[in-house]
Amino acid sequence: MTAVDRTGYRDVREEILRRIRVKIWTPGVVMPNETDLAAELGCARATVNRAMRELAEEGVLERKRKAGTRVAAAPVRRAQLKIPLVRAEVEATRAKYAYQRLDHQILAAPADLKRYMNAGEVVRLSCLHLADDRPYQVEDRWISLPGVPAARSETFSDVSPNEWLVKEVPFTDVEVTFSAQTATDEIAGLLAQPKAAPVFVTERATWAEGAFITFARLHHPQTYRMTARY
Amino acid sequence: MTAVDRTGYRDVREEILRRIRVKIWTPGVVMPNETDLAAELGCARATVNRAMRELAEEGVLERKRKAGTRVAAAPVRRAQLKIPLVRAEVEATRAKYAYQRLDHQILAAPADLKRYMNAGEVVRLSCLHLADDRPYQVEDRWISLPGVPAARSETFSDVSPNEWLVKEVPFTDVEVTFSAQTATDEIAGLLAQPKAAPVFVTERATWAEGAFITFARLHHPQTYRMTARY
DNA sequence: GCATCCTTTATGTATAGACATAATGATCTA
DNA sequence: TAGATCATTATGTCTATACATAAAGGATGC
Repeated sequence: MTAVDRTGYRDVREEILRRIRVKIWTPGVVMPNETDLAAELGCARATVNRAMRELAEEGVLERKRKAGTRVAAAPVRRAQLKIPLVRAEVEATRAKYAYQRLDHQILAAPADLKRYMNAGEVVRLSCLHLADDRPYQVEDRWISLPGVPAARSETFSDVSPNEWLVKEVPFTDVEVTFSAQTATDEIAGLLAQPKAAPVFVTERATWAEGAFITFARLHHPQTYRMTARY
Repeated sequence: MTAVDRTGYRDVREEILRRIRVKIWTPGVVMPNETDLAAELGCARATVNRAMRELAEEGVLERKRKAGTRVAAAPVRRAQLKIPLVRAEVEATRAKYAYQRLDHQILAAPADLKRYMNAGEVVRLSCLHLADDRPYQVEDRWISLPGVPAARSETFSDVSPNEWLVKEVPFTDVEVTFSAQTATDEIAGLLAQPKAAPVFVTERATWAEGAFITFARLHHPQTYRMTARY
């Protein structure tokens, strides 16, 4: 028996990584082209192509037409960051999820959102997410009414804007930034943290088809951790 | 003329996203299979496959053999997070990069690293990265000597461990976690921040071929931001 | 020396066809 | 009825081939 397994793109991928680790191919140096490597490894060019393409997406290789493929010299590693729904995030820890709407009004877009939207009204929301009845995250949110007209008639008293938006305006473009900040007294109170505690702040702006949808500022207690496994 | 462009995988991708936004396909619902969609859009199955595969990797679709493809019901969006070298990060802002080694010793692996390595010695490093002569990041690092024997004879007085490791042990597996913490007096001093200032802390553990390589704890002033664009 | 054009090359993508594989759902059996 | 078995189905992958396209590098002309 001992059926010899075909060399698949995963094998090619591993072989490439191996050769980099063993320093057969070193950072900055051009490696063989797809056709030659395919011949050497005994597979089709498409197979090598897929392996190389994925490694390039991850920042391991740098590819340029005609110039060839080389091991990234100043590697910018790329890791996938998972952005789950708050509810799912909480429930993944076997905790009971709960939601409270704190504030809800409709007003003109504030000045600091002008960077994202030109004009118009917004729904301004403030809410609290809880895990096992303990504060988990404070969410400050602005929803563009020109972008999401349906938000005007929604009260958000039971469903969090997070979840409502996912159903109403799914799969938008997202820009996320993270920072560490000192909690304001209000935030510290809501999160049941001491005054001036450090908070982990996530800011998320989203668009759909180029139209601005929403901006959210999420405050976590300082112990919040997020993991990206490469 | 008006040569009709072929429908490529990007077109298919866009068309799928469009149909989701227009709610032709809604979260949780099964969409047509690759063969049918290819026929409808006038392209090969492989083309549809690539589009769907990428969308699944990004968390937009959920695919299962035989069960088919559906729009993700509880979407876990995935964004790419770029992890550049500190030097590159600083120089990208047109600032002058500088590096200072603060501490350097060889000792037995501390207890809190037992989670990553079983035993053996480590190189313990503490260093400061500067942008335009202003403190930019404090790096605390432990390098496993069993994993990286060459680290024993390196002084790290000129080259940061960050850069040295990239050349010495390229393309390892990485696990990253982020958190917001209160600066210790020492860290605050090094970063020229007030006492108990919030700091953005990145912790990175890396392996190569299953062997533990290094653990790093990076402290940024609270204003540090990192962006992930979807 | 310098700009322009052209050739060559490596990657980028599309295609049809084939087979592999996971998982469903129906069918059979104790 | 519960459990084992099996055909079916949709995705997963590989192949060979073809053509598109970016870009390096040489050739050409001034």
